[in-house]
Amino acid sequence: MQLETESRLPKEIDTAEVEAYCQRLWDELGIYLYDPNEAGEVFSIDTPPPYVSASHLHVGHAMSYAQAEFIVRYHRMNGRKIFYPMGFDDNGLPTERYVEKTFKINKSKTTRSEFRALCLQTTTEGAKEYEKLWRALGLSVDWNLRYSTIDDHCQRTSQKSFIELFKLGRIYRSHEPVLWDPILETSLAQADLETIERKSKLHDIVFKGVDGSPLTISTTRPELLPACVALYCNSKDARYTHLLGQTATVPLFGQTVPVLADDDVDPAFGTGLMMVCTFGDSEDVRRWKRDGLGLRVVVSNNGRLTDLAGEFAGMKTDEARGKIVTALTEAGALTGSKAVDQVVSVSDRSDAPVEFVMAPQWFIRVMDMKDELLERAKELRWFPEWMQIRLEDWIKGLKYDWNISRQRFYGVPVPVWFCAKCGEVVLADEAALPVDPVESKPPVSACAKCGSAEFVPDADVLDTWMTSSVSPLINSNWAGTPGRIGDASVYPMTVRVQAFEIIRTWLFYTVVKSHLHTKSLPWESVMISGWGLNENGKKISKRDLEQYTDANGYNRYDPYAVIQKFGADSLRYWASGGSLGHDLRYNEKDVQIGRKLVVKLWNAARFADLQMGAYDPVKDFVPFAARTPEDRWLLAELNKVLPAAKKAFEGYSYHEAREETDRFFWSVFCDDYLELIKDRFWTPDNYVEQTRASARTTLFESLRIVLGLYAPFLPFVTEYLYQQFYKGHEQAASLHKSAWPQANAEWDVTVPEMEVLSAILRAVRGLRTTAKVSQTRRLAKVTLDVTGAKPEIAATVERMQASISAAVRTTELVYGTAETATDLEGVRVDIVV
RNA sequence: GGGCGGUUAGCUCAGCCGGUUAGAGCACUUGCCUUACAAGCAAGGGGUCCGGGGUUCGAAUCCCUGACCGCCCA
Repeated sequence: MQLETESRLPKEIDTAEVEAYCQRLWDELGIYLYDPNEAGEVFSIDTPPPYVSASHLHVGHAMSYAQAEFIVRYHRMNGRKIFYPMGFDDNGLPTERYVEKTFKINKSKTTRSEFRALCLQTTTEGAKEYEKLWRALGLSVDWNLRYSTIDDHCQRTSQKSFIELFKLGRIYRSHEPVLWDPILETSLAQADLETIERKSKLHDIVFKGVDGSPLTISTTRPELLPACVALYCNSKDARYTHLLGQTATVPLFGQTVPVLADDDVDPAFGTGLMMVCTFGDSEDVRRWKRDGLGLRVVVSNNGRLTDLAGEFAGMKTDEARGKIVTALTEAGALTGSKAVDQVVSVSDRSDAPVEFVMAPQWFIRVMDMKDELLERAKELRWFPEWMQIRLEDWIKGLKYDWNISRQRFYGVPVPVWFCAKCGEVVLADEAALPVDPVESKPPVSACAKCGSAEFVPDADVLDTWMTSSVSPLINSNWAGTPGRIGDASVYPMTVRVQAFEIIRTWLFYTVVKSHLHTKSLPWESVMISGWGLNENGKKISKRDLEQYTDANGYNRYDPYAVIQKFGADSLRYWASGGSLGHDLRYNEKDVQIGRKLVVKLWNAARFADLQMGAYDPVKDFVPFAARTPEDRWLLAELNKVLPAAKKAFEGYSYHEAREETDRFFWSVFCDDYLELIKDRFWTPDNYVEQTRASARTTLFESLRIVLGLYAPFLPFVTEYLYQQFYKGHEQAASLHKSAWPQANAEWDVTVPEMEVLSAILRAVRGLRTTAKVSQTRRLAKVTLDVTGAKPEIAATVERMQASISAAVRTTELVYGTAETATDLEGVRVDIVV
């Protein structure tokens, strides 16, 4: 028997080289490409389209994309046909600003189609950066399935959705007070709002009754006095009921307004008397509509006051507020001001407090579908389950239909013209999509209603979510764009992966769209990830990314830099440490732990290789029943890990699967098993060849399974080792296309001998430590004392004598009197160094 | 004010549909250069499972209640 001294693996792993090797291999084999003709059930992933600029990506993004990808890899190994696209969001405001800045252009001097071309160009460049990063991270995306939310296919899908919903009567046009962003000068949907808390002042302002008596109201928005159209009190509030039917005069501005009753007015708030303006908040809108109040528009689209505000006209609302308070004080109409904590709705894009403005808009009617949508929310499988309630709460709290028009320049155009004479709507021809009505003519030459030949285009664009919400339809080519990969077989998609903060937007709107267009859910399941947090427990931000670059240009939050320093597998390993849906704190130290595992795996494989030599799994195979107790025990242990890992993955609990694998690999496989078999190779004269063959067979089998178990988490190092040691013996060209390791019924055994062996080994290891002797040094003598043990234990000890002797590494093993207790009752042990 | 999540070792986190003595990694202590790996191995110390009450033979786990942190919504 000749011992191998050279491994096929270098002594130290070079992760950069391993990664480059694997990338090359995966590209050559095309293993991540979707093949519609391949056998197997489709597994399709609807993953978030990031914005064009990759510079904002941090390790938190890497975390959530990696977590989703663990699941994808697991299913790929289970024979699922993976459809894994990556989209880019180059629609909407962030892109508009980014492109304006990048090209230093002014959108007023360009057309939408020219602007769009620039965006697509920018996206193509940005996509390269993303691709570089995501590939470096090992994401198994099929880059041929790329889409950009402003490309022709996506525009077509988005506009087709509009036309279809219009024809279904789901879309209507309405001229009503809408949520308005006075900085961006566009309307908003409810989902575009954030709420913030701020310090404000509640002012007591004196109106005059018909008899000249003072009527005091409380308001935080005195600048809306010129827009005041009524006063309200509670109909049961005896202080004011006598005023009902009378009028009051507004201070400074002088208009007279009616005094009305509404039981929703809280008599305990302020003075119990309140003013209604057009429009201060949604309650004002409600009363205005219900009671047919007058309209006094005082806040214009750009947030400045109109002429109705008299001397305050042209001022911004917050400036006017101060000036009007001063004027009220001078006029003696202000009787008090107190500080209050106020909750304000602001636009999530500009942080501007929202106003209500009268503007014609397109809406998708959703308020009548709440119950159906709640049913859909329940139908969907949520991982983790408790995230479902976030969607339910959002649906229950909906106040308005979905406003889908935006008064912005850039985006998907509304595919509509209006008759210049009668206002009749002319839809674009579906076959002609995508269209920009501003740059093209309507499909009819005369208005069907009035015969006029003059049309005006709708100059608005669609809400960016109008497009994002059809991502599953984009992927499944619902719009029938020729040449696109992906069809109805990938829809409904298997899983949507996303973070929790866009449940109310991306997730909600997508459910709405699929419910309306295909009368189904857009996906079977949804997997919601948490955030990556920085060392202080705050969400990792762009600022972290900018601030913490060291003198060498290294930034610990930059995923690409981290990958280069520690390896992609190491970063992925960190990402696998958080449980689904929960935030995970990032420490570079935790990435180093991943690195340790990668190195350990490499070394264990090297060791196995040294012992296996030219092992041939066919010729040198030893049947399970003929193997040593150590070997059978190892596989029996592995047989417990396999179903546990499978079950965990099926429930999207990648973290649990990884922990099971860690426990097995590190403490069972490395610390115990590899140590136990060394003696067979080190002192070959003490063993028959069969025991070494048994160990080789077991090593070969178990290491292969370990590679499979770790493959979703550590795709690079596992693939490399697979190629080195297993490729020659298996069909699969890549570990990642090989079958997920299955439990083996034959291995389902208990090995009582091993309980005895490990108890004695543990005790001897302890004695070595106490005696300050290395674990490998051969002891002169080990004494076993089984006088107090049960007969069957004593018999097992005797039967295992040779194994024990080898495991504890002693020259002589004798029975006698010993002092040190083991975990086995009545079995004692002592050593002589 | 409402909803959801969290609070477990010095740190980062598992465990939570009740059931051995509450776990892992890092950090710490002691020992060991050992023919895969010292980025390793062996042995060890460290816990009021946020507080209070309840259900139960039995609670980190279930129920009630309070505190604090985070996110979302009024």
